[in-house]
Amino acid sequence: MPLDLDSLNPAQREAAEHNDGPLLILAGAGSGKTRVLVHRIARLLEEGRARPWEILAVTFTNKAARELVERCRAMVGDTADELWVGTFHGMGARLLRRHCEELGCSRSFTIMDGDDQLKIARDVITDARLDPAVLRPETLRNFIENAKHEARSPADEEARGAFDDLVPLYAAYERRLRALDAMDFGDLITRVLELFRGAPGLLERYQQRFRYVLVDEYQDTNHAQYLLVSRLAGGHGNLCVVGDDDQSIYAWRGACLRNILEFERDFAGAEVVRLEQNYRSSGNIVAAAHGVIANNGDRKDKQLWTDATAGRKVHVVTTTDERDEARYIVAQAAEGDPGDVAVFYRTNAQSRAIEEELVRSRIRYVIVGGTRFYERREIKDLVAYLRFIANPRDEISLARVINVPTRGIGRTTWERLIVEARNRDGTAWDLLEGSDPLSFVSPAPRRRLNDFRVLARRWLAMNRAAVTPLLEAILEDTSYEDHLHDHDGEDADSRIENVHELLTVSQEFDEEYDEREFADADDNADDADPTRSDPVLGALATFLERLALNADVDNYEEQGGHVTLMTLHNSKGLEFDRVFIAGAEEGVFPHARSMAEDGRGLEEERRLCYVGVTRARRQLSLLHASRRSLYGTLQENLPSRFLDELPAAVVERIVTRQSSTRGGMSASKGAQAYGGQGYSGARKQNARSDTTPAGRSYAQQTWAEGARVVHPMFGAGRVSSCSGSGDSEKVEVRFDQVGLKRLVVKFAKLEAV
DNA sequence: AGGGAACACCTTTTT
DNA sequence: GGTGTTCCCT
Repeated sequence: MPLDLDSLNPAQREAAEHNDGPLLILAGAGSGKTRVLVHRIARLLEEGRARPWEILAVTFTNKAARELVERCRAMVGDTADELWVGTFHGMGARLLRRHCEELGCSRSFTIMDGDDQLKIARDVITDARLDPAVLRPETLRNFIENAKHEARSPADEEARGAFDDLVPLYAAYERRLRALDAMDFGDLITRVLELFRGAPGLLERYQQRFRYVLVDEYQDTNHAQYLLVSRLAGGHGNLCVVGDDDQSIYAWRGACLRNILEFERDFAGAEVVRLEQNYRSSGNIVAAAHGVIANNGDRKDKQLWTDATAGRKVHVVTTTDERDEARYIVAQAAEGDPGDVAVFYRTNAQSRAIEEELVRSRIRYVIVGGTRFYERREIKDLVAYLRFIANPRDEISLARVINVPTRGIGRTTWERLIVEARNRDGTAWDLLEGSDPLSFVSPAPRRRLNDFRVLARRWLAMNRAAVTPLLEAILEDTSYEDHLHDHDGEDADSRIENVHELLTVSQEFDEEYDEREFADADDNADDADPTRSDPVLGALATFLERLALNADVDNYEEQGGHVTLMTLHNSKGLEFDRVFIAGAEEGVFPHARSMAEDGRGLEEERRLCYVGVTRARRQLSLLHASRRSLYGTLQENLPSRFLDELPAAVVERIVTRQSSTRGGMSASKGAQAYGGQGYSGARKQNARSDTTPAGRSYAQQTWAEGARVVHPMFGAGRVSSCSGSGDSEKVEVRFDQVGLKRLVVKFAKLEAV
């Protein structure tokens, strides 16, 4: 697509033609803000106002960054690769690695995730001889995170005089991070601020270099990020921020709505452009979105509108329970192209019922977020090995792997090692790396520590130019797959599969990294400017950084034929032809925890609803169930108040009807049957084979060899053998997708086909 | 030192 | 309902 300002509407064009000075673009959902950003960047380049590396664009996700670069490339060609585009955290990490010597950390510092932070918080609490049951690690972590969102150091907190008991622990936590050569997420911003504070000359050079600064999703920036942007754009004031206060959904992560509401005050002479025309959704959907968000008080004055025709009405669907809800959604999804469909929910736990129904109906799906690949135990183990090798002072990772697989280094040995290390003012590896005789433990554990030391040295000496060989060495030296096999019985297969998946990821990375190094070589060679050249980071450190800063949405690509499932939070920035929002019930959405004292939590839930609604292009359904079992208890929830806020004129109400005698289902509107079949026979048998009050079953065998069955997770299969009866009845089923599984009938929700 | 069972806890959203 | 933690037994 060529640069063509005539293709923009007047407001879009005004924003794209803005040159110097602060600019606030209030961009409603679906109003073409990315188009505007891309046009503006392309124009600045084509008119020679900036060279690509003089433009800094900060996005909310890596995926958004990639898309921005892609679309710029379509207009200006490969020079787009020289733009600085990334997330706040990615930019922070890049700057910190560049200037680590000023900060007293190493270039290969570790990035700690939320879990790691919690472990460190816990250590700090116990080191202070406090009881983690009384002062919960979460409390300390949240305190520290909040402080960092606000860019407050322990000294600042002390000066404020708040939380006297937590401040020294915050200080101890900071010391600990330094000792481990580690940064947490907050540090990736606050330590850049620190860097600039300590080196005004350096800040000045970056101000000169980044002649134009752009920030997307500005409504979701926190105070520290605001400070960073203010510093960077401080000289020239060429700061363009894009945002929508109605889509601010991350207050709990420190996002500060104030940043966007007060932009004009913060940056004098700011021009403000409102993009209010929606190009995404049908008229009824836009009207629904407006009906909801108009109930919020604290917002900039603007109204989304559209030229589009009204389209279908917005469906509000009442179902009996969450399974009924799932059945309705899946039946609807199956009617068209499932690839056009997205299902959103408030909490990850809600995905389960929908997934089960999708599996049963053999509709493929992708799930964004939830229990992520990198949170699986086996993956965390292997990544911990890699992290330890990249930074042997990362004691959190060392603690995780030193006895996995079991190699006789138990709690006692580890604790002695730590005590001794602290006595000598170092970390565990500081003690192990030399030739210390380890006389603080008895001969047997000493030998085991020595064995580990030898193993670790071998890995540390390996070339870090590629990740895969390293991973393979670890797997081999530790017999890790055998360990999974012995230790995880039933789950071993899927865990081993995940290990192989990690190897695939590392292989892909290695190939790409190789090419990139090659491409970068001449770019950096002729440039002595420290604001331009990145230090060469080994493949390993780059790989780990990418894992740490990678969000699940970053990997999400539309897959033909697959229904997409995700939380409402993850849906921001995406769009789909047909959207289903499940669980529109008081207590679920809005979530019970958001409805505390002030109305601010509720207003954020409403914005979340607005985000979800505005993702839909053609069709939108909101569902609520009369009863729902959640967290193991049965709840009866009222329909969400947000449903009442939808303008009646755009809504069509649908109530599913469940025949109590046959278990067959239909919807009251137009008698659409949606999959009641296949749901009676087997299930009733199971119901009848219920246990007596004494807990003993009196049923005969439920299944016969050769029966075709469907399992909620494994899909379809055929019973190959049966044994036992009643509670202990077991079957072997050969599933079409996942092969042979042994199942206890009582627990495996098998159904006849 | 290691494994398993009982226990408690907690259930929002995630860079 | 699940997970993580602790404690107790071997």
